[in-house]
Amino acid sequence: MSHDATPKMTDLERLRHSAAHILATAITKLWPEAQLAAGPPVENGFYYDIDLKHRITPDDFAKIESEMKAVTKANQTFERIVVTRQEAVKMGQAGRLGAQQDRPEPSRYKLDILEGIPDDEQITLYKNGEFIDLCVGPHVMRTGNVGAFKITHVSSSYYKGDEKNPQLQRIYGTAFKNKTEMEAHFTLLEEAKKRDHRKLGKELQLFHIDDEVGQGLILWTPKGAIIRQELQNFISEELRKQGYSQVFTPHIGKLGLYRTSGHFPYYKESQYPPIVERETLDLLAKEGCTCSELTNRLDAGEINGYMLKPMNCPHHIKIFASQPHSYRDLPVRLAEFGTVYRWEQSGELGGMTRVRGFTQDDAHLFVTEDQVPAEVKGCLSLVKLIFSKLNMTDYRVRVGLRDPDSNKYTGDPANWDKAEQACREAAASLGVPFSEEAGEAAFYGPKIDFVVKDVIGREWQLGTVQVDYNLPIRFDLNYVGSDGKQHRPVMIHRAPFGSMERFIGCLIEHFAGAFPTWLSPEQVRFLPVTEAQNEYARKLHEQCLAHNIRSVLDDSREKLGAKIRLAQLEKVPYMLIIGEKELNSDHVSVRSRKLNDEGPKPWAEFFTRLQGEISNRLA
RNA sequence: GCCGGUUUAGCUCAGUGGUAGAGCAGCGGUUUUGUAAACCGCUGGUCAUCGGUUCGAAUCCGAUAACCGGCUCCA
Repeated sequence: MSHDATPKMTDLERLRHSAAHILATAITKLWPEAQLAAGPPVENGFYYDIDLKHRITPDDFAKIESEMKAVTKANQTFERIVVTRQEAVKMGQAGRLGAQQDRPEPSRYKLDILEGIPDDEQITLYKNGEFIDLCVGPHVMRTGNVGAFKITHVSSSYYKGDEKNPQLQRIYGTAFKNKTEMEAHFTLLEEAKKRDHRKLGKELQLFHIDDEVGQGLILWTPKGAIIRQELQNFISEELRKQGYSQVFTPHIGKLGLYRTSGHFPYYKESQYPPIVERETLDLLAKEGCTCSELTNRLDAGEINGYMLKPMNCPHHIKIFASQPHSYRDLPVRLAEFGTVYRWEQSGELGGMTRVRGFTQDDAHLFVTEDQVPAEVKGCLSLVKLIFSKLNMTDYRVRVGLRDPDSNKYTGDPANWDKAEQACREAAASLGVPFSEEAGEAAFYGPKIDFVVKDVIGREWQLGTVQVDYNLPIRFDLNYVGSDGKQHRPVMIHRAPFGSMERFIGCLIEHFAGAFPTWLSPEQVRFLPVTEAQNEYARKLHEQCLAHNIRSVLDDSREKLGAKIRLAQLEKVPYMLIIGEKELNSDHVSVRSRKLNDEGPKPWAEFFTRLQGEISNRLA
C-alpha cells in the first residue's frame, strides 16, 4: 500500500519551495554537472544545497537570478509525476534527478534521499521545463506564480547536517508573491538591523570586545555595567523574597571536581584546558615530556590542574555537602551570579549572545523527591515574572526531553520519566503555549527553556530550569528523612536570565537600546537654555544625584536643539529643559523620549513621578 | 573548527598600480542660543598584521588574526 506524503505548507512556503526549484533549474542550466541535495523553504525564504566544484560567490548572483527570471517568464507548469521506486532509481543512476537531462554521473544525493523514503510511501517527481527533481511537493501551479525573488547569500552546509558528510554549498534566497511584498520585507530587515545589539552596544557604549583581551570575552563599560547591576539588584530582591541564599564561589576548581561531576572528560572539548601548577610542569619537563605528550596527557586528564569553571553546580554542591541536612532544611536554594568559561568554536562566537566567558544568574535547589513539582513551578513563575516585568512577551517555552535513540544520558530511566512528567506539568501550569522537544534535554535531566529570537531571527535560549537526578548521585548527596534514614535529594538548576551577557544582548534588541528608566544608564538630563540657567539646573541635578537618580547636566555651549538631538540619540528617557520661565517658576519643561514635548511641570511633581517610575521599575 | 565575504581616522564611509580623503566626534576660538545639528580653524592614519609581485601597492598575490553570514556544536 502506498500513501501520499505531501507535507502541509502555507501558501508562502509553497511559493518559496517552488522558488527553490526555480533556483535549481537555473543552477543546472549554468552548471549541468551540479549535484543537488535538498531545497526546502525556511523562515524568511528558501535555500538549495548543491555540490559543485565552482565556488558560488555573490558575483554569480546576478547571473543566477537572470537565469531564474527566464524560468519564471517562461511560466512553466510544475508537473507532478508519480513513479515506482525502480523507475526513480533508474533515473537517479542516469543522473536525471535534479537535472535537465541524463548525465554521466548518477544523482548521488537524490539516490541517497530515495533510500530514506519508507517503502509504503509514494515516490513523486516534479518537472518544470526539462528540469526534473525528486520531491514530495507541494508546488505552485506555474513558475510565473513566483512574482519576486532574490538570491540573498551563500554559505556552506554538511549533507544531512553531519560534519562527516561532504560539504555542500547552500544558496539562500527569498521569494514573494510580488515585488511590493519583497521590498517591504527588505525594509523590515533594514529596520531590524538598526536594533542589532552589536551595533547599539557600540553606539551607546554598553560593552566592548577587544582583540587583545580575547574573542568572546565581554568588557562591560560603565553604561552597560549599570544595566547589568540594576538587573542583578532586581533579581536579588526577588530571590530574597523567595527564600534563596546568596553564595560566592571562585572562578576555578580542581580538575578532579569535574571528574566527579562527569563534565570531564565528557565536555572537555568545550572547556579551556587546565591551569597546571609550575611544579607539575617542572616535574614533567624533568621526565622529558614532549609538547605533544603533554597535550595528550592533558586531554586524557592525566595531569591535574585547575579548570576555569564551565558551570557553577559542583561548587554549589560542595557548599550543600559541607554540612549534614535534615529534610526539615529542604529545599536549600543556593544562588550566585557565577561566571563560567566555555571554549566555544571560534565561528560560533558573536556579540553578547554567544561568548566564551559569561555570568549566569544561577541557583541550585536541593529538594526532596516530593518537592520537585512545586519547586520547578516556583522557578518557572520566577522566570515568567522577570520576563513580564521587562515586557518580554515574545518568547516560546520549550520542554527538552531525552532523545529515545541516544545513550548520552545518565541516570535511571524511571527517574527520567518522573522528571519529564514534572517538567511537562510545570510547563502546562504556566498558562503559555509550550512545545515538547525530544533530544533537547541536558545529559543529566530534562529542562524547560525560555527561547527568544534576535533581530535576524536566530533563536537563543535564555531562562532555563533543569531537573537533575544525576549529580546528587555522583556527589553522593544525602539528607536525613523523617524516618531517620539517609535519602538522596534531587537538584534543580535554574537561571531566569540564562546569562547576563546573552540576556542583555537580547534585551538591547528588545528595547532597541531605549531602556526603561529604571534600567537606563542615564535617567535624566538637564538642558539649560542659556548659561544663565546653569546654576539652577545644577541644583536640581545634584538633588537627583543625592536621591540615587542617574542624572547628567549638559552645560555645554550648544544651542538647545543640538542638546536635544544628542540626548535623543543617546536615548535618555527624560530631558529637562530649563530656561528663563522655568527658573522663575520652579518648573522644568519635560521632554520625554517617548512622548517628546510634554510641556512645563512643577519640579516637585516631576521629581515624585520620576522616583515612582524608577522604584516601581515601570517598563 | 568548516565554507564564503569583510577589515582605510574614535564612528560612518569614499578612494581599482603613481604623494591617504570626506562627514561626524575631539581640540581651540567666535556665537548666549526655547524642543533632533550655529560658524571658523586645527588635530588625528605603519590603509588589520606579516610576507611576496612591481621602478612604484590601500589597490595585485599568499599567510595570519579579528569581524559578518551560514554549517556543525551548545552543560
